[in-house]
Amino acid sequence: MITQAPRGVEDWYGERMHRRAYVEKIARELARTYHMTEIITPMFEHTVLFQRGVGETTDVVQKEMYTFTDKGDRSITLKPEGTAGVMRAYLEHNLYANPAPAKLYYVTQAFRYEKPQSGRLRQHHQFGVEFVGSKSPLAEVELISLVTAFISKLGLKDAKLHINSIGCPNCKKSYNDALLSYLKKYEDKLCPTCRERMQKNPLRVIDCKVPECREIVKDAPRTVQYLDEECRTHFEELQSLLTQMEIPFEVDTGIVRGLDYYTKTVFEFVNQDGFTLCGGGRYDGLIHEIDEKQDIPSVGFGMGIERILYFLEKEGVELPPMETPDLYVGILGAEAKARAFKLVNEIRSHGLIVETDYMDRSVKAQMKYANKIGAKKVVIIGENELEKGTANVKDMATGEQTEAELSKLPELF
RNA sequence: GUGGGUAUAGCGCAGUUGGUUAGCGCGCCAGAUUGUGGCUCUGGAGGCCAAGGGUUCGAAUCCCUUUAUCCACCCCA
Repeated sequence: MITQAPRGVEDWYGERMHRRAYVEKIARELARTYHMTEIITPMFEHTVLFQRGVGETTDVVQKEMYTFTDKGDRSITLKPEGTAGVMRAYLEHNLYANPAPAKLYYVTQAFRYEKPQSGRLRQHHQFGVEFVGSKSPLAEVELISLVTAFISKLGLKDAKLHINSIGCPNCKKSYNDALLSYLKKYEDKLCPTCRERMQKNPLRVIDCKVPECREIVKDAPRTVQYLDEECRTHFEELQSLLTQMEIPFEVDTGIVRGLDYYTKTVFEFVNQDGFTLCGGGRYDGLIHEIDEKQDIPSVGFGMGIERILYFLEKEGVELPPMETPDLYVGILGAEAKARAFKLVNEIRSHGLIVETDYMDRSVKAQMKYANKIGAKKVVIIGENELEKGTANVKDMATGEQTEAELSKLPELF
């Protein structure tokens, strides 16, 4: 039991760790060119932040949070997503006092108490961006183009952009009335959860997957039909910008998103299997929800790193392989140990990857080992080398050996 | 939270209607004369058969419980 990690969490090592680090590196490099800066917020926050920020009616808050009481009797929650904490930090440090907009990115773990399955864990990792302070659809365009660039830079093929607008609270009110009066006609045919949704959050009925519900929902009113002047213009402008920039997208009036804070634009990058690689949108009311003295618009997205890795693998995308040693220094005999190890460190100081023997193995075994770890070159240091002051450097790919002076060996690398 | 599958060596798998010391491939370690890898050959290490309980003369095999894991739904990344 103690050699087993808790359910739904995983260890990162070896090849997979290397691939994750690569994905994160690409994310950071890309964010840099968009003039975004990294923010790291704590792993846990006051529970109330997520209740207010993410929304009381959401599944995430209602049944998926890792919440506990600390020794100071505070209710603490491991962050289930990245946005709320960043917004809290933005307000706490008065980042709105800096020239707007604020463009922040994060790479973080997120914790949700869920039943694990493919593409779903209790601890997962997200790369996300919060773009705070702009109400222009250009902010959405910024995020969407970053994600598009990210996906193409990694070599993922099968990711499509879906966008929708769910309007502001103003539109939501009239829309909800229309939706409810439509749904009431079919209430007895809806699934139990949808009947419950009608009470709490009617919008969510729209993305129910139960066939009967889908049939009903097909002709239900859509949020886009009830947008007020401002929201409609915003959505049209966004589409026009994307079209002009030749970023392919599809308006999907069915996407709604599960977190309460969204207003106006919502978007997703999905693949054929219907997996969401990345979800985001606008949340103009979120900052006000966290601090009622403030009212600042923002947009953002979160992208699942595990899902990215999963689909990279599934699509057979090759990433740069792990690095192998530039040189293996073999050691033969007790007298050679210190001299050989000194050589190892000298060459390492030139920035090269150097490996050596710590197992007192035979020369043959050391050669085998050097071959297995993929060393590009091998040099053996033993009695003969110490005497003559020269050593043979063997190229493992060609098998060629070249003699060099021991003291000048570091300069060759 | 609901429903289904699986659990044998580091990894991938066999294991016949319950019957002696549980096998195979890969990997790992070592050797095939004296200080040089890849190929080949030989040998070796490594398993409380997920855990606990039961049935039986006898259980990896049958039953129960737990745990883990995978898949679908819900929801999400």
